[in-house]
Amino acid sequence: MDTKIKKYSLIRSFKDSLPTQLLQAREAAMSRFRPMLRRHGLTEQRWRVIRAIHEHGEIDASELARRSFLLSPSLTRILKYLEIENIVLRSGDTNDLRRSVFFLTDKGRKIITDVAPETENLYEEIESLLGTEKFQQILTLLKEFSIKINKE
Amino acid sequence: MDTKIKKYSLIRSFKDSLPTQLLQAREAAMSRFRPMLRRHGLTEQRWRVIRAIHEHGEIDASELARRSFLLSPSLTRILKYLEIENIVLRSGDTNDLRRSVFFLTDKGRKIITDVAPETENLYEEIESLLGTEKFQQILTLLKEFSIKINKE
DNA sequence: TGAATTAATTTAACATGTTAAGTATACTGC
DNA sequence: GCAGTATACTTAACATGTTAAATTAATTCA
Repeated sequence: MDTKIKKYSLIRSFKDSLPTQLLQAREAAMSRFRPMLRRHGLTEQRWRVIRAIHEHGEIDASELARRSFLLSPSLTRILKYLEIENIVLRSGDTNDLRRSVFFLTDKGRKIITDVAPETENLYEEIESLLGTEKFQQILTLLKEFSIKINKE
Repeated sequence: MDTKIKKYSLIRSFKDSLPTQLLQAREAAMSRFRPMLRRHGLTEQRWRVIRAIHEHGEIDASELARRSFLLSPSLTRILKYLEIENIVLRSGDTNDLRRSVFFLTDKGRKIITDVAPETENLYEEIESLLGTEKFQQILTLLKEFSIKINKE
């Protein structure tokens, strides 16, 4: 049997590592959003796609992948579903036949109207949990981190 | 900072929301780890499981799920794979027949020896990217956030 | 004690993540 | 004008995430 104090352990505990803490924090935050989205019949990712189309208006798949933080294979599947459900419409780009362009249907826009206020409330709830100052502090540090780590 | 704020939009842009920033930051960090783990034939989650068993010694599935930050269905699948690959061993708990107990084989311990130093290097690289002070600041804020959001 | 409840784990079903390869169209330089 | 290359997706294959239900063993308590 192992002793519990691993003073000379080869590796330190990873529960305190940054990637782990990021995972935990994100999971903690999303656990508030998922049940609400689910009541509207949405997954987190489908909501991100709908929202990104709403914010940008007409948009092609590459730009949509960037803005919804999805890899293109995932996006392909999600768009297929959203088209079947008549939430988004696809039309071809006449200048570039490789491209598809997407926009929201009335049904898609109704989802925005229904869900957006609830997400706003949850954002505010989360923000008030930490206080505005620390909240902004985290956001700033996270952005700086993402930028720096992607520059290499 | 951002002059493009959509003041009268129904919803503000979500790319600056905390959940999104957490997602981005985590993805940025993991993009450094994944290629290294892949060279060792490991996924991120399989490595977390191996590492958690190493840190705790003999461990049952529930505790392992907590420590590797996996839901039990994912853990079941991963353990099945790790058993087949002879990286972990399962034995029954004699006091509670519902429980299984897991530990590392020699092959599993060799993975620890091989991979752990490389993860350490990457942790340090990431830390030095931001500087120790900001790094600790993020960690502290993230922990506070996770604790508070889970208390409700 | 034995019916009802709870706990530990697994299975199922579907959605997404991840990498690699495929397909069709656009572009570039000669 | 066309061979070679790059771009915009899509498909494939396997791994994990997520929720619900099933299974089996422990526990509770009337």
